[in-house]
Amino acid sequence: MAAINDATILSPMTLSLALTSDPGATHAEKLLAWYDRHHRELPWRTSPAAAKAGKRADPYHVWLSEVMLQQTTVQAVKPYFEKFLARWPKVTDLAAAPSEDVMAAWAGLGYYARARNLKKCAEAVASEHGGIFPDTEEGLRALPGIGDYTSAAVAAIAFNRPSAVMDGNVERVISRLFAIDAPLPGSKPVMKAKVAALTPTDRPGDFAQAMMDLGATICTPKRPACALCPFRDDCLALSEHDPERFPVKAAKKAKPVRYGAAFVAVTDDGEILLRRRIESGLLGGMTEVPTTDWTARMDGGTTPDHAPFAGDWQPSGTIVHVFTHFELRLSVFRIRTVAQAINGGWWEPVTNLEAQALPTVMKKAITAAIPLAFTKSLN
DNA sequence: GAGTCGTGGGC
DNA sequence: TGCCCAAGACT
Repeated sequence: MAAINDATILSPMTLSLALTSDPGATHAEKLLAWYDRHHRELPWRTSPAAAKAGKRADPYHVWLSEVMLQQTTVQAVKPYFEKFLARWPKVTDLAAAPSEDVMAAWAGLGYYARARNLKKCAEAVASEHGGIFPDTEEGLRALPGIGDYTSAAVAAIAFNRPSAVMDGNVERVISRLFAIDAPLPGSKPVMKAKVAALTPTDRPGDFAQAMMDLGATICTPKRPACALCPFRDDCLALSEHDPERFPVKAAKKAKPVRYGAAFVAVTDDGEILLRRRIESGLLGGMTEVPTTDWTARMDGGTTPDHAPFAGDWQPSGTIVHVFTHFELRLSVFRIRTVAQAINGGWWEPVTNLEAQALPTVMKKAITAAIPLAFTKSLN
């Protein structure tokens, strides 16, 4: 740094263009210069060069990606995003699709209320907005499944509105930059005001994506790469030599354990008994094998006494699945039977399980009883 | 404001 | 291994 500053042949203008740590530049200028060089390339994103030329990402693509990315990693989202876009190229296609198809396509991505609201939102855009997404934060915020973050993100990224976009990445960057000691989530309004003050009217969409890229690649939860950060000369947490101390968060509660049983019935024709869960609540609207209630105590619910029909149910092991707020231990039972009418259930060929809206916990239970259920060997 | 709501990966 | 975390929304 000293060697460059001492180089008299470089004019101040050249210096400001060459250095991301120009002390005279604003936070936004430093960050955008960094983003121009180090942005991630993602399927739903327009490059900063194209964005500067006036090209905007498709609002449908931005919205779809943002909903999928809620509490979900980029890596997990990529194949789902491509699959949805190939199958439903326009928001009106998604609006017209059967909800069972949408739920089945979402299976495995988690937080299934997102898929239910995704469908509702597509229908609202198609029927109430002529198939065109609202182009303001307020208009977007009124749609199902679009909250504070997503409305601001779509407004900024798709419509270049100067919205204050704050997700978990931005919270981490801001809390470190200003060394905010107050714990989340109570400190959110203070952080949001900081973001609003930093957000530029020029390139607000790139600024929002740059903040998130910075949090994802440099200002990481553990071992942040502060030497590479465009805010390294401004960061109060770094000046205190402990950036990992931020963001401060409220203590978490212990995760309780619940117990239950799952029943895998298969006919000689290779059909399995399935049910559809009620629309609301845990795994709402998704497909399942019959199970007991999931209770806090290990009691009668973990024996075949509560099977969907009487018979010679065989124990097939226990599977453990960890949800957000409890751990589930399911005793799995299997039986060979003849197809019979079951109230509220249906018999599905095991070879067609991949097309079902089966959440991961149900795939685990089925696999415990039928080890090859989800392999090509049965197809 | 505090609970509810999935899943897979990293360390 | 157990814990934390990931582009949060809804009630």
